[in-house]
Amino acid sequence: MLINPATLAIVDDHPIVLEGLQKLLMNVKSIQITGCFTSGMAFMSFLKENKVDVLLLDITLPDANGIELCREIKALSPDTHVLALSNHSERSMILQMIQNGATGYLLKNISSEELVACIQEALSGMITFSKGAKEIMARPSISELKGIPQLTKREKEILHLIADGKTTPDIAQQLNLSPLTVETHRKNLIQKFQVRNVAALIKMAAQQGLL
Amino acid sequence: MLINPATLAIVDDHPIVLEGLQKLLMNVKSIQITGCFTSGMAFMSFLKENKVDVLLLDITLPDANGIELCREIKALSPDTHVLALSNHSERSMILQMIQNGATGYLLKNISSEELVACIQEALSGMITFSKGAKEIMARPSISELKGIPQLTKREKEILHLIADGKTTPDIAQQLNLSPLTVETHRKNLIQKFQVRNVAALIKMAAQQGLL
DNA sequence: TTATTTATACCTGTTTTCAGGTATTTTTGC
DNA sequence: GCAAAAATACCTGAAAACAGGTATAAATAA
Repeated sequence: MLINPATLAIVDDHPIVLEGLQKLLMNVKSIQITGCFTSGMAFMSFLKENKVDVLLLDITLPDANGIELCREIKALSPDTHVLALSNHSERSMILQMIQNGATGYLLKNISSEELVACIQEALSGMITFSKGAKEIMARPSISELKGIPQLTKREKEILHLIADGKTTPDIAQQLNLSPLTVETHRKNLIQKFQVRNVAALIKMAAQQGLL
Repeated sequence: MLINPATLAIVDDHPIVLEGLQKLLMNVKSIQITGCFTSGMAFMSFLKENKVDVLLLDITLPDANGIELCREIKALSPDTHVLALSNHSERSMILQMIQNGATGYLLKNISSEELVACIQEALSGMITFSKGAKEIMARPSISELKGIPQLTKREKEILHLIADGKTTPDIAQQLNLSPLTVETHRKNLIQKFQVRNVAALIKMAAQQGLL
């Protein structure tokens, strides 16, 4: 028997979902629902005054994008565990949420028992996924992994320096090379990735985990 | 009783670890160890000829970086579940491995029961983490989340277009703006992120999940 | 050993970016 | 309604990037 039940809040723009979740969690002794909100802004105001242990966050909201909202929440209250609750089943979306501080990702087809289990796991300080989310995470799309150009050692080196904001003259000096050589490598990188300029180059490289 | 035990391979440059893991998994009926390797290259050759259901991959190898190796493995054999096995306990490292196709991440202090459980979970098509890894994943460093500049709607829009490889004239035309205006926004972006040029800008933005 | 890849270096001219400003008009928040 | 923030637009000159090549030495793989 817990003396202090964990505080839980819900953000979802569909009042029906809000109702349903409330009913579902009402009987769980270890959890106390302290707030339900239909907008990100409303919740943020609440969070400034109140402690929230777990937040169930629908990531498709009218007033804000869930990824950014999650980051703001964690920046304001690092101890609040944010569980994304969503229909989005793209792997990249789940990864982005985690990268932005979410403690877990739950697909909306989750069962009530699983929901409670995931909340408990989050409260115990662990990342958690619903079964469906776990399956999605285990299946990276082949296209994500393939189509990644083979880079030479030098090219990788230079790619990193470019990503750090170094200019061609900078890099040439640092590696004791002719600026013209660095230019050639840069050109080859742009060609290998089939992009127009460094901006797109760095985006691709970053998305493919090369940086 | 399974008719076809799952095939498992191990890559680790420390022979002692290799021995230990073998002994540990030898008695598990549902798993058959089909190969142990001390280099990434050796395993890749093996993988070209043999089916491997699960791979325990040490990500610090002499001949290759584990992140890239993982991607190559998944590109060659998408059905092989790669479980990273490592002492690295940085959240960003775990995220990178997952992004590059790993089915899970296990810290080397894992218990034998947990190891078997994680292998089983991977075999059933789900992402899996050791307890320690789950805890790390649940604790995003505050610095990761904070220090992210507040961008206006227009700035976000232009940031995305830059990341897509569009030049200032391109963007101006697309948004029906003066190129000079776009230049101003670009300048503000660079200033807000405190970087020198777009390359570094895009890297930061990508790392912070803004793209 | 030979063929291929990698790394090196050069050239020219154009386009784009960046640094350093200033300034006006809309929105938006209080 | 007013102040602040956001979006718009302009200017100049220097630096860097990009497109389009060519070419040679060194390392590596077959």
